[in-house]
Amino acid sequence: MSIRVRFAPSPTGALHIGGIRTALFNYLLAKKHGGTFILRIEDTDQTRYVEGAEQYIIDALKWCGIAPTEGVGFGDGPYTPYRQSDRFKQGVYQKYANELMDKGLAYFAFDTPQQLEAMRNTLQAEGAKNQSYSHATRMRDDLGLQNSLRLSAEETQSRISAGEPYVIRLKILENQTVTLTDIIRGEVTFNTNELDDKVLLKADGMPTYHLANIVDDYEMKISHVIRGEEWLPSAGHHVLIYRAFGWESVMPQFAHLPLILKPDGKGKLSKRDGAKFGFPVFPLEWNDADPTKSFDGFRSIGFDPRAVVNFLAMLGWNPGTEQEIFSLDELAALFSLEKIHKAGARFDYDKAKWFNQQYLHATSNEDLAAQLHPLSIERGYVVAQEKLAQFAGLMKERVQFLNDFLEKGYYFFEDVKEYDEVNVMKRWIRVSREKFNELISMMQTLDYSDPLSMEHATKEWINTTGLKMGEILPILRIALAGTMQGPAIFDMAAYFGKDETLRRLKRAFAEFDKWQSL
RNA sequence: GGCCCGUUCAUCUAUCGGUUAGGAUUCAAGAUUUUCAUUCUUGGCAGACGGGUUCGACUCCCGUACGGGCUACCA
Repeated sequence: MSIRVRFAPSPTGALHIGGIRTALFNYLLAKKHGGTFILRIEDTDQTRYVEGAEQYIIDALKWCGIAPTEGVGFGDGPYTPYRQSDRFKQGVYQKYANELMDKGLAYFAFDTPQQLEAMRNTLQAEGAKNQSYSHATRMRDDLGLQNSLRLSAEETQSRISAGEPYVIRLKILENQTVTLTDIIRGEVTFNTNELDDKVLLKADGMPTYHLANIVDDYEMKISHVIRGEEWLPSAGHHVLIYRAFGWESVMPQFAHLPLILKPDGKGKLSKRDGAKFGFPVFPLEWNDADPTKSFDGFRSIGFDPRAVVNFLAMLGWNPGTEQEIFSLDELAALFSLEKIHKAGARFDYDKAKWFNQQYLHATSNEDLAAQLHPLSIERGYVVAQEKLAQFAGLMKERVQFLNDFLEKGYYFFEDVKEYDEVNVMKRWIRVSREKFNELISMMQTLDYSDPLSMEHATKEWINTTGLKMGEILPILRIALAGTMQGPAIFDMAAYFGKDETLRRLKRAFAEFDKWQSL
């Protein structure tokens, strides 16, 4: 059997990383077996549609390197179209809803939202275990539900002819056991008495998730439904719908993924948590017309997409070895649904940062330079690619994200903006200005192509002058970089070369003189 | 409330009845770096609880507790 999976998000806003992980696991299964991975857009709720969300989903999958083999934004396949609003226009869902009506497995319901509300209130007052539209309530005369099961055929027909809005509900049979085998959780059982008569077709004619999802999975010959655990409670309904259509023998296998939880342990990760916890929960940045609704993503923070994918893959899954760093290809080769965890996994930003660092360190200076190039242009720096690579080599162990390089290492490309006054003055007043002049003279004689020899020569000079290392070296560092932190002094000096190094020393020393005279 | 799912260090996890319960992140200490970071070494930290089954349970079963999800004409 060929593996055919799909990722089926709703374009209701930016897709958060939980969605990315679901897409990733789908991608991995398809890739492992040479199967097909489809992106299907489930846009049947017009009220929640968000402009740009669909493009965001497409861009996010591309950035993560987990592009579907076909689907919206990724090319046609044999079962196009892949957007449910387009399929709706072809009459797909109406056709199947009618089929269920003809079989007597679904019915019309005219109840208004107010009537449904009244029903729930009545049921609650009765102390009923649940307040749903179900086999237990749909026929009760005292509840007065307006459905075609209670109404006469003539009345039903005349209401429809009169244009009264209606929905189509699934007619669930009483007291049956529905069992499904979930690849991750094993057997999950429901009693139909607990299941409500789900709306299949809404008053606006659009299908709900329950109908559209199943019809499309069937038509697209999906072999595995890999989705979040939030769908497990309605999986019983889904089996019943497959059964109603007579498709149970070709029903896909289910795998309900554990949820990604908030870092503080209260519920599943939600879209608002990024702002709340101060780290991204989205793959990409989102630029809203309303700036207060805009936010950063892993990409804009400067994460390597490979690190994001690696991190996400380890949330709820692992191959059973102690290896932690995996390429996408390795992940696909090792992946199996059976090894996915049952329990939810807490989002751990520290671990995400650690993954990023691992990838950063493993990236060559040349590749980093290429990634840094556009950022350097943004800042107005004119730097040769090889200098950028040299810079990347000096900075990459001192930085967490791509964006940190030019932020923390700005002084490589422009003058120092601020010198660490406290650390300078502690030493500056202890050493005479003549010595610093001698230092400059001495440094004119150094070989700037060889940091090691510069270091030896400078230390030797310090020894012969009777000064302490701690009186000179920090001054040198701050003169070049402005701060106590940063790469080795003579690596920086070698990067700058003789002229620039001496220029910086003179500029800094002049500044330090001014402080002393104050 | 009802239904469904779950429960190994603070966090991500290994263990598929017999282990000194392993690794990683975080944290702490030390070494290196006369900065910072990296790296390395060391340390601390776990089987929710109560019953069974068994020669033997983290592992299987039941119960309790706790956590999570769902309970819309949203997905």
